Amino acid sequence: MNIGEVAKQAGLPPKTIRYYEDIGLITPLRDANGYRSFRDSDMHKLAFLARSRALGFTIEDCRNLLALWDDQDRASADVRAIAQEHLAQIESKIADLQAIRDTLSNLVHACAGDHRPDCPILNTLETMPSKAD
Amino acid sequence: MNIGEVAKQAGLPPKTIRYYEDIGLITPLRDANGYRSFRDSDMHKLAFLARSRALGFTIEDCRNLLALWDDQDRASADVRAIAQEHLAQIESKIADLQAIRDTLSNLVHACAGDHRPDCPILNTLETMPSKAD
DNA sequence: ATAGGAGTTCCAGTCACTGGAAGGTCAAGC
DNA sequence: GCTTGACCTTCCAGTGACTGGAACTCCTAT
Repeated sequence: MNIGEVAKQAGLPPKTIRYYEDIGLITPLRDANGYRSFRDSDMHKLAFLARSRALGFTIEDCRNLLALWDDQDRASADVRAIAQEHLAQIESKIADLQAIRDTLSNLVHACAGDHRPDCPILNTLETMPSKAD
Repeated sequence: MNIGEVAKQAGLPPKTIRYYEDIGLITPLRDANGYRSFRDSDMHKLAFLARSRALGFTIEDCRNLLALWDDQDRASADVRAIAQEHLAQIESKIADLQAIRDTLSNLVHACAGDHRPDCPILNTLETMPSKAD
């Protein structure tokens, strides 16, 4: 199967698939004309990668997850550790964003948003407490 | 004032301050020895930038906000529009992350996390529906 | 005089792609 | 047989917002 067809099936752009080969996540064969030739195992890996990336795992996480996936003797604890660490980071990022959202939402509601120059948003950016204070 | 002192007061690393000069957000004067010399106006801008960046505004947003801040005749609507657009993006990102968190949380709880190889996390990454399906 | 802690510039690297140029290959239609 | 157009190839550069490091100068204290 050529890269275009594989891309459709995996839901990844061809560029990304070439990139994944570059960094050693997959190693498709080559046809006589130099075209990449993807086996079922390559397809499976790409689908796995697409899903892992969609869940926000880093490429290095994906590399490790793929290795565990390949390893029939893995301990599920190793997989779980990666996922749990990632989950913790997601939760921390959500908390950060929620704090930002609350502040931002207050500011937007406090601002008249008309032709006049007076603006609580700018006033706040000018004076609000920050790390440095 | 030298860059180190300014960095402390603004809560930004010296490297970042130099970078902000590079991209034209500030233009401090120079002393005879070549050191940057920051005026009060530079300090205010840097504090403004630190706060805006902490709220997740992009550098280009910050550039626009700074320009509006400088403009006594601005319409608060222009400021509000930038903040509102940014707020919308934050909210969308929060929603994305919450969906990921929910999936991930389910997976982590479903996985025994022991020495056995059987792992619902890997099973799901192998087969869960994705964009491509 | 020297040691250290400032400051300076410039270049390279981060992460995970993405765009674009320049060129080779293949299948279909004339 | 030739062209057209869609596909494939490689390689290089750019993204955002810094950050690390090298190589250098400058200032202050001992």
